[in-house]
Amino acid sequence: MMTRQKLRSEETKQAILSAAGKLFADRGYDGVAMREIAKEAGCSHTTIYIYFKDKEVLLHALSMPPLIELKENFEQLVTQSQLAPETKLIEMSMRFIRFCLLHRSIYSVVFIAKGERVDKEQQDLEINETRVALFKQLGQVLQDVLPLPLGEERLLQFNRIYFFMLHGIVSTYSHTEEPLTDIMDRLSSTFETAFDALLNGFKLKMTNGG
Amino acid sequence: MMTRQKLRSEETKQAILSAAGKLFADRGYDGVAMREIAKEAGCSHTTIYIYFKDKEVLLHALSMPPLIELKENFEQLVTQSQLAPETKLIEMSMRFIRFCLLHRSIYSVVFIAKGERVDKEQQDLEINETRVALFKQLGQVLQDVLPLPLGEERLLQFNRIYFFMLHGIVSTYSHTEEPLTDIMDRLSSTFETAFDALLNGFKLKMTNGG
Amino acid sequence: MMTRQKLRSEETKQAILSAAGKLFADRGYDGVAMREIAKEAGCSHTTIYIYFKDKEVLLHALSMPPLIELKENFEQLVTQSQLAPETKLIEMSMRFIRFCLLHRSIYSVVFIAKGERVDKEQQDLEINETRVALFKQLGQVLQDVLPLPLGEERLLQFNRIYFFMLHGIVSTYSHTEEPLTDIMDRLSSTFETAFDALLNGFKLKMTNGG
Amino acid sequence: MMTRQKLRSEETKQAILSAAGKLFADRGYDGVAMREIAKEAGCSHTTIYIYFKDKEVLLHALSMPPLIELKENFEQLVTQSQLAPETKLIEMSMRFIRFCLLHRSIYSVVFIAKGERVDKEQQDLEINETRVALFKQLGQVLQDVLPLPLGEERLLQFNRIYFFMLHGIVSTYSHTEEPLTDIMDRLSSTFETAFDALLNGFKLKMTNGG
DNA sequence: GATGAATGAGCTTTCATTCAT
DNA sequence: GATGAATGAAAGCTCATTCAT
Repeated sequence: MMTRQKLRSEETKQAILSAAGKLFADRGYDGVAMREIAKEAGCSHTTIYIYFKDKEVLLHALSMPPLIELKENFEQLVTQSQLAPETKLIEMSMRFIRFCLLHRSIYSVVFIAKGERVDKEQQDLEINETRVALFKQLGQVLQDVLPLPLGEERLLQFNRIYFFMLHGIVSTYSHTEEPLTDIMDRLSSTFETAFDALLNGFKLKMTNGG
Repeated sequence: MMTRQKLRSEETKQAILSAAGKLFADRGYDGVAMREIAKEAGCSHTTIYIYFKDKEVLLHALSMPPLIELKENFEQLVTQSQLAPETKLIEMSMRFIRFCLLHRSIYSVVFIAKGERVDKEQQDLEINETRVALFKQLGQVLQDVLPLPLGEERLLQFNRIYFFMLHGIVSTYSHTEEPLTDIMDRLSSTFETAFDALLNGFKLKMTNGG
Repeated sequence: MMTRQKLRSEETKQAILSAAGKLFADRGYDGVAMREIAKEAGCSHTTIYIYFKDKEVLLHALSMPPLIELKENFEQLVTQSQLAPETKLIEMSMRFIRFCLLHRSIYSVVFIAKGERVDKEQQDLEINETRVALFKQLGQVLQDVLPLPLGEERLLQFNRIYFFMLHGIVSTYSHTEEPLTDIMDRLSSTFETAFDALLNGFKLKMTNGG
Repeated sequence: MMTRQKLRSEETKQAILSAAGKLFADRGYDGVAMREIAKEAGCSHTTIYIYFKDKEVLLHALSMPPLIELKENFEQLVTQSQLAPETKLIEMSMRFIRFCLLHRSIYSVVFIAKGERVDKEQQDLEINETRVALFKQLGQVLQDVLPLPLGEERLLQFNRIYFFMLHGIVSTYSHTEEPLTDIMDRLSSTFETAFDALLNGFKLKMTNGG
């Protein structure tokens, strides 16, 4: 049973997370002050420190759950063997895009300003592991689409290029005010075309080159 | 005729621009203090305010010349009719990448800018014009590569996708500490492969779809 | 008769006092947060405020019992007529030192206090009375050692000087991390030598001067 | 020639040093906020950071000059061979006391809260060196008074005890509001008596023990 | 009696910017 | 034109304390 206190506490915590998510997404991690988050969340800035040890922990708490969800989401898709690899890959790509645009603050911090500090190990480790896992999942399916031996130079190259496309799409729209649904409505077919064209280009190279 | 004073003054201004360019590129716009710029430029930090109204104006002043240079660079290339359009396009793309990674602070401001402020109109206008011109030049050459009627839906799509790739590459490496030359040595062939694969993918779609 | 509630309540209070005593001794009054005391005491930090109006009152409550104990300890010693006065005095001095180093936070507040606040009268009065009593006891035994008429100028001087030595010893070691027992093992003979030399010096002066 | 600007700057710096000295002495290093120092000095708290990198550097700047002066003062005295060692020692002790009571903030920080941090090497090294030098000078003269072989256990003990007395006197009066001159007028003869009695006590022990 | 939630005041420090010379 | 002096605003964070349950 949830006491009324616990409930209120949880509400505050969620309010903080929600406020931080919104503000980080809009103006970036460094561009947002704790006091602003507090104001947006409707509490004092000291209250934030009750729930999160410091600003970085707040970001971490904000990032982990969606990241894990995405990872599990990916896993589910990967193991669905009745789908064609290409269909899987594009579906995963679309979900990745949707995720990054939905959680813009996470995107900028987790996928862009990656791995610098060595100190905050425990935390960054957790995040980093998840990020690596995500990319590995994508890479694996890409390999299914392009039948090249693992470790082959060209596979690595195609992998990189594929991620350029992903990053390019996300970074192009991660600063827009336009709501996610509008973007997806307008552009999801463009995104699919992008991946499709790219994969066809890869295949052509494999045919010619092999 | 330049008086000696004016000359010396111009020198100071250039020293400031040069210092700011170097520091912004290394540590980002927000990561550099005016005092540091001044020290690197060999003048007092108050002197900067004689030449530039504030920090943002300094950044914009810093951005214009390279942008214009790139534009002229592009123009030169475009008008060289003896080159195959595809060669032109890829060369322009590589120069664009090199430019963005060389002037990382400019990149983030010029190509990522959310375009909100209403006050700084005059400046942003100038920059914006140049940016639009650059993209137009790229788009034009893309059209030469892909013979589709202007305004055709697929052309617009391919254009967008091509820019995704450009942004993806640049944004992937714009936060690295690795020097530009190292990046280019390691990856320029990957970048070329990316553009080539993409263009081939486009062409395939045109053949199949038409 | 104590109800069970009162008993439990008293336990909590003692836990707080014990925790505070330990922490204050280790890291000083200002170096310890109320939350830490609470954690060490196994209760909520708000609970502390039920028993003690504020942090300062806690410190004072912490100080009284040991002070009174020391006073009674002194009384016991003073009335043991079979001991030589000099033996008594040195024994009392050693106990005083041991006390101050054991209760370092008390020492700094009780014996170093500037005596300014007017509000906290009631409390400081209590403490002050005890402190005065302690010094009086020491002074009395010193007088037994040095047979000088009460109120004699030299007696007052010797008294002061003797306290300088006491303070000097305590203040030298009151900021060390070294455990009390180690200090006493290493240095108690030095402390005794100090008092002995000083008393002999006093006696010499009395002989020469009288 | 001093420009008016430089003069004004020096005034501000001195005002800050003076304010910090006063406040540190009254309420201790940790008990004083930068804003308070600024207010006392009649400037903004940010101005302090122009002259002193941080709070600790301010303390350092505050401490070094008087410490060095005292050291030189001691050196002068030590090399005056026409004075009896005992006279020298007592004179040095009196100067040490006067110094500590004049610069109470220095006393509490330099002679009490000694050597913990290992990081701020450069600075603390300088201070520490001077402190050690001071104590060495005092110890040397004490050895001249008490002809014992260097390294002899009793010499070390006497040395320690002598410093207890010094610390005791200083710490007893370092928290008083009473002006230095009043203290010295009232008590300098008591202080001299203290040292004299102690030295006689030492000599007595040497005679008896040897 | 006891507690979790919450807060305001305050800390050191940094920075872009202005003022007087 | 150029500079050193100086500042207000703001940052992340801690703490003793109060309120509602």
